[in-house]
Amino acid sequence: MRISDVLRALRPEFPGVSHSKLRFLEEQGLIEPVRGTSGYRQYSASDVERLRFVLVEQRDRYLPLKVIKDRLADLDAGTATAHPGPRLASTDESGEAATRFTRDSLISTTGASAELVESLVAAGVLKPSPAGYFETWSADVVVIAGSLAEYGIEARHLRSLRTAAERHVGLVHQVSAPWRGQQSGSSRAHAESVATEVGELLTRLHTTWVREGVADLTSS
Amino acid sequence: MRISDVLRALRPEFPGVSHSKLRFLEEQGLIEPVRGTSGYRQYSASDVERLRFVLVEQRDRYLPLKVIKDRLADLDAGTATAHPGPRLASTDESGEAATRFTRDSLISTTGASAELVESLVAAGVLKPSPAGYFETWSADVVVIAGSLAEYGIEARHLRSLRTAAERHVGLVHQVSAPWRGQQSGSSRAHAESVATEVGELLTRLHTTWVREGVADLTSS
DNA sequence: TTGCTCCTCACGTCACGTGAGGTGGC
DNA sequence: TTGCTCCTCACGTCACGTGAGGTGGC
Repeated sequence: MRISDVLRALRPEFPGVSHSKLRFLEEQGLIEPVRGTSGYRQYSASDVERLRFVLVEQRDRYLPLKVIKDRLADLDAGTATAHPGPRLASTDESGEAATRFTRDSLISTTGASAELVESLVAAGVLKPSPAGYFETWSADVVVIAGSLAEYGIEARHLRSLRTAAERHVGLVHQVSAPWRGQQSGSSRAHAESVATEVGELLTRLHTTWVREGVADLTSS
Repeated sequence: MRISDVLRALRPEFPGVSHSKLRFLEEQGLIEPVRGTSGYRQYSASDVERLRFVLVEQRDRYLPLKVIKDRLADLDAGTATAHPGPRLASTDESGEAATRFTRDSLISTTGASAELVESLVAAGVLKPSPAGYFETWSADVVVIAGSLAEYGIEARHLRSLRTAAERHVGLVHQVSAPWRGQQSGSSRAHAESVATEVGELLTRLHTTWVREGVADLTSS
């Protein structure tokens, strides 16, 4: 394939790709298409797969190119390791293990009111672990819920949103199940990447539909 | 408030803010905090509100700073105009009116199979207008659904996702209703920005929960 | 021969990050 | 007096975009 064919193939899924972007990724050592006698780049099917991988990591996980390059090198070396989850706001600076919160630390770091947190827990929207700790994500949930509260959306309204999200995770579970049971490390790693990818696709679909609906609301 | 107070206040909602970012936004003319006798920046409550606006536009709508600056100037001038919807992959280059697709143009631009499109329509997941046209968003939906199909997720599975999204739009409708009925132009503009903001908050909450669930899936 | 695609430099740009070196505040 | 916060340049960086000027392919 020549460069324009590659662009045509990737555009629907990645509208951001451009000639200069492909050239830049090559300059940075992320792909190495063969050159024909004319000097034209010749992309193989595996080059395109590689590009797809790079673009997904960029778009869905916000990884810088250097990190993606390292992950590619690992894949090439066959030492594919379970990769860390999507980077989130609340992972601490060191990038170490995820933080957990107590009820009080959750309140102090988010600046939310105790009542808000209580109501979220009461509505089953925020769930502490049996030991009473809140996971990393809880901070994001509390902050967003706080903003929604300013518009009059209360915890009980969020219950159905939570239920919907849980059903979507169930779908992800079904899809990745075949690999999950496996003993082999590579299969388990694959189950993980499938689950992450499918999860991201579902959230993007949901986001697209909500935006569509909101736009319809405001245009009529 | 001094600069560190501002950072503390914004961090939970916008973990990306930094001292240098605030300085940069000032240099670009997006904010103008007053200076104390010591030369220290003094941020007022309205400065912080302004910052929040900038950060939301950046994060949720991917607008470049220049455009945000223009929108701020409009707001300052009180000539707040109905702003265009979130920029999406499928808006055409000129940024003009949204494109519509026929069944065939939808298939050709997305590179999807006719069967996929048919099945999405049959499942009620993709809805053509009475006249038979597909809206801009349809292209995104088809591409994402195509990727999901590779993992064995079919149109009928997506039905519940669509229903959930519709319910969430309903919530947005409720919240923004009080302003919507108004005759006044400024009230209608306000209804629109409320609807957009609440919609984005809901999708972020959904995304957070799905990621949480997927991470739990793969960590156990 | 004529478009059309592709090529390589060089330079520009957008949104910041990173020190160096210095001053105000309690 | 001593940390601590804040200040201003100057320069670096990451991920590309944008021509200029030139060559290959059907």
